[in-house]
Amino acid sequence: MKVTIYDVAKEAGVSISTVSRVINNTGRISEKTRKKVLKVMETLHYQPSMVASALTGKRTRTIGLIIPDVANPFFAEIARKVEDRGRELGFNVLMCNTDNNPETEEMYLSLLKQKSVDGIIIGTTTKNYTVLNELLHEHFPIAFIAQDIPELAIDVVRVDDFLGGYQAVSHLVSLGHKKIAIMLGNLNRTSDKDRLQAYRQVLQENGLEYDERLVIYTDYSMEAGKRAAFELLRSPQKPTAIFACFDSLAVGVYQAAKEMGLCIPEDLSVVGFDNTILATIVDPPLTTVAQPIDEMGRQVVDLIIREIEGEKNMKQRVILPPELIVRHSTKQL
Amino acid sequence: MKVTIYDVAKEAGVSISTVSRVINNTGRISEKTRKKVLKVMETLHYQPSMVASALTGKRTRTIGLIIPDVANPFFAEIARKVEDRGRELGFNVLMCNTDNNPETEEMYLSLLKQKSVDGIIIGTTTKNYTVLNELLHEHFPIAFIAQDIPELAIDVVRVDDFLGGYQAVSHLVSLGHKKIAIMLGNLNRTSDKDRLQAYRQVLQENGLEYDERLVIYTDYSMEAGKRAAFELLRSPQKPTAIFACFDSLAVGVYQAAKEMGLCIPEDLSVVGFDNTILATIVDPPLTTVAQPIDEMGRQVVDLIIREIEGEKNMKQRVILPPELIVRHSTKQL
DNA sequence: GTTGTAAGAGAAAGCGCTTACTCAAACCAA
DNA sequence: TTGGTTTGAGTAAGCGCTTTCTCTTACAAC
Repeated sequence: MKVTIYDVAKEAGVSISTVSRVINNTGRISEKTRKKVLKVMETLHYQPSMVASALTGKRTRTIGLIIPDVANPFFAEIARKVEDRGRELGFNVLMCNTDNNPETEEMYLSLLKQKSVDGIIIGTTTKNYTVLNELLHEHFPIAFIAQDIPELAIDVVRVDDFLGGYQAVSHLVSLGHKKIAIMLGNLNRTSDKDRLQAYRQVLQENGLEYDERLVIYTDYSMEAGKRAAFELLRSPQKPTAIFACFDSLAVGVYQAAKEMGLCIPEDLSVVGFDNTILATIVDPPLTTVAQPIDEMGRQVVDLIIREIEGEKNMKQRVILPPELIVRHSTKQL
Repeated sequence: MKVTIYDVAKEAGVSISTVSRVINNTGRISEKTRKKVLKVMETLHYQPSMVASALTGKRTRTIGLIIPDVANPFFAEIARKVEDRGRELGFNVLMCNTDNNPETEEMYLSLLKQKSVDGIIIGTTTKNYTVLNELLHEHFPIAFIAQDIPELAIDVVRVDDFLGGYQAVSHLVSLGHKKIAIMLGNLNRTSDKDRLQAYRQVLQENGLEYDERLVIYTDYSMEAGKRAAFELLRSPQKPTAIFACFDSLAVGVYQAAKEMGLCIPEDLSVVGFDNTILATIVDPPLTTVAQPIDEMGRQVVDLIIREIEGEKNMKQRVILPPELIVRHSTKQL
C-alpha cells in the first residue's frame, strides 16, 4: 500500500540506488534513465519517507522552537516569523511551550534531541543548564532569540535591551516625569536586567532619585501587570509614569488605571516594550519600544541553519536596534 | 559519540532485543536483567532514537497542526491548547501556517505525510480537496478544528456557529437595533455561512428587513475590519450595530469608529465572535460570542489520538455550545 | 587493435531500532 | 525419571533509505 523506493525501482526496471540518485540529484545518471524514473515516481505518487532518509544520516529538516507561550502575542509573532523563514528554507518547526518551567524545558530539550531535530531555537528563560550544556558540548545547533546567557558563547539574536530601556525612560524624563516606576519580569532574563540598568542610568544622568519601591518584579502576564499597577498607584509613592517592560504588562496597567478612574495619558504616562499587536489596539495607542520581530525571526533561523549546514563554526550574537514608537500613552507632565 | 542500543547491549552483556524489551516494557524480562540494563542506560545517558523506532513501524508521536496564522490570537490560543493536550498525551506538534493559501496547505499536507506525522489537525479553510481526499482515503488520521466540510464524513470539533450567530444578533435586536450589519469572511467557511444564516433568520423572525448592502465579505484581519467599517459607516444605509464575525474584525471596527469620532456603544453597538484576548483589552470591552477554545483544543487532540491508536473507527462531529459574553460594546438603542 | 579513462548503474552494507522465531534452562506434574 | 510448560533471552530479518564500491560499457587516444 505504501509505495517505497523499491516499488519505483522495480517499476522503472532500475536499482534502488539509481532511484535514490535521481531523488537527490547526486551521482551520474543518463538523461534517459532520469526521465524514466521521474515518470514512474510521478505515476506511482511516490514520496520518499523522510524518516528513512533521516535514519541514514540526512537531516530531518525540522527545528524545535522553545518558547514560554504562543498565546502571548510577542511569542506568537516570533513563532510566525520563524516558521515563515523556516518554510522558505525547507524546514518545519516543532512548537514547544514551557511557561518558563525549567522541568518542561529540560524535558523538551532532550525530547527534541531524541526526535533528531536539526536544531533548537530557544526563547525561554533558562536557569537549568545541565541538559543545555550537554547539547552545547555535543555541538548541537542551538540559538537563542530574545534571550541571552552572557556567560555562554552561544548564538543569539536579540534586541539591544539597554538601548531600548534607555530610549523609553529618556522619553519619559524628557516629558518632565520625575516619579517613574518600572515593571519587569524576573532578573534571570538578561533583557530585564539590561532594561533596569538603563532605567537606573537615565535617572542618574538626570539627577533623579532611584527609589526601589518604584521597581516592581512580576511576570509577563496582563493580570500581573494589573495587580502590580494597583499596588503602585495606591501607594504613597504613586508614580506619574510607568515603564512596563512588556506590552502585556502595559495592558494590565491600562486596566488598573481604568478601574481606578485614572486617565492615560493625562493622569499617568505609560511606555511598553515589544510593540506587539496589543500596542495598537489599546486605547489610547501605546507608546512602546519596538523590537524588530520580523528581522529577529528571520535572523535566528538563518543563523541556526547555517550552523546546521556546517557553514559556520563561530558563535555570534546579533544585537538589533530597538525603536521607540511614540503614540498616545505618554504626555508632558 | 552517539550512544545506540548496541552500546547499551554490549555494556550490559545482553542482546539488543533484550534492551529493546526493557525500553518498551514488552516481553518477559527477569527483574535482574531489567535492573542491569536500566542502570547501563542511565550511566551511558542512552536515549532511543525516535527516528529509528519510527522506521520500524512505531509512531512518530508527532501531529501536524495546520492553521492560517499563529499570530492571530484565536489560532494562537488554539495552538496553545493543542500543544498542551498533546504534551499530556506524549505528542508533539508541528506548526504550519498557511494564510489560507491552498497551495501552501496542499504542500503541508503532503509534507506532513512524508514526515510520517501520526495525524493532522486542520483549522484552515480548505477548498482544494485533492490531497486531502487522498489522505482521507488512506485512513490517515485527520481532524478539523473550528472548521467543517459538511459534504465529508470527517472528525470535527467546532462551536455551534448558527447558535452563536443567533445569540449575537438576537442580543442586538433585543436592544432595539434594526439596522444591523454583519461582517464575515468568505462563504467557503461553513462557520461564516452558518452565522450569516442565523443573522437572516433572526431578522426574519423579528420582522426586520434583510438588506444585502449590510452584509460585508472580507477576510479576518483588523485592517480588513477597519476598511469594511469605514465603508459601512459612511454609506447611506449606515447601521446602528455591527456583528463582526471575528474579534479581530471587531477591533478594526473600533478603530474606524474612533477615527470617525463615533463612540462605542453610544453611536454604534458592536458584537464580536471568538472571545479572544482582544475582547478584554479593547476599550470598551467587547461583547462577543465565546468559543470554548480550551475544550475544543482538548477534544480535537483526544479525537485524533484515539484515531491514531485505532481505538475508534467512526468519524464524529463534536459541536460545542457558544456563549454570549455581554460586555460594554452594546447598548440599548 | 590495445590500452586508458570516464560514464552509468548495480550490489551490498549499513543507519538504530522492533519483533517474529528459536532455543536453552528451569520448573512441575505424573 | 520423563515429558510438557514456562520463562528468559538471543538470532536474524526487516523498516526505507543513502552511499561506497564495484563492474560493465562506451569511447577516445595511441
